[in-house]
Amino acid sequence: MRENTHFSEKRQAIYNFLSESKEHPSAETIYNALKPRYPRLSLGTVYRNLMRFKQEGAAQYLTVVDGHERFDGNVSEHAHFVCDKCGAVADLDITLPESINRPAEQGGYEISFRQLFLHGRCPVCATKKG
Amino acid sequence: MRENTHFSEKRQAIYNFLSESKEHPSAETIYNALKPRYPRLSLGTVYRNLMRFKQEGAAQYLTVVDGHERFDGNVSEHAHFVCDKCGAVADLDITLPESINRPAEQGGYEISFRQLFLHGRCPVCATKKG
DNA sequence: CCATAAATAGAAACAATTATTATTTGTATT
DNA sequence: AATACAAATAATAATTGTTTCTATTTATGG
Repeated sequence: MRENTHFSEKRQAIYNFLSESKEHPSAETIYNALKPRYPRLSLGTVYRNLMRFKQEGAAQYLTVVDGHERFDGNVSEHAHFVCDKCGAVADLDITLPESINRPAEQGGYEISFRQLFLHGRCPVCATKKG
Repeated sequence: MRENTHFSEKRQAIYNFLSESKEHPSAETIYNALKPRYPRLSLGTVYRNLMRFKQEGAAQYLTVVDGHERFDGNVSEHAHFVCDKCGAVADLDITLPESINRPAEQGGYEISFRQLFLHGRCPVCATKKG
């Protein structure tokens, strides 16, 4: 829910879905989820608005996981678990210490944000064989 | 340099280039680099061999950075700096403590590998405006 | 040599994303 | 309410990175 810029109904719907979702949806996932309620929604609109949210920065950032971009409405720094079998992405409550920035900063790098990915099997896939 | 499986000349060249490169090249970068020496090299061959290296596991893993897959011949765990302006990827000598795995492991996740990305501006881009 | 298998080149197919264009919707002004 | 103008959208086409396919080439072993 925001006020400053004029949010069209669809833009608002995309924003809401992203904010409320915990599944780090791809553009297509969002599109499929909203299509029933907004039959005239187009995939291009979803992409356009996600890119806009991303550029507005404060809103959310993206991560490329399994070939598609996945979006995250949670702006605070947090780690992600990526299941390499089913592709699910889950939030993890891991806080990285500031100190890990040191080597990079001393090398002249300017750090804007950090991403930690743990890869492996999610609890569901861990029990299955293969 | 490996011996167990039969390495064709081109496969060996791709493997060598990847091992010796510090730039985390994409398939296309490798293709362009080797093309002069192997004029009949095809991009498909580069992709096929990179996938094979990846599946053989021990060889190397990949990271998706800016829409392309980037490959890394360094198998040991290390962090990456990604310049969001020029797309360069650099290795960082950061070691993550084992303890960060705890929350995920206790949640039933099986961790196979970890990736830490620091995003921002590389030393070259940091001095430029924009 | 010859037979068989593996690796490749080149082209076509594919999938995710981005760009384009015409149309629709919204807003402000009178 | 009618008009003009700007922003947002739908639908489609175009692009880009990657994968698949088939015929050809190269390697290997008898």
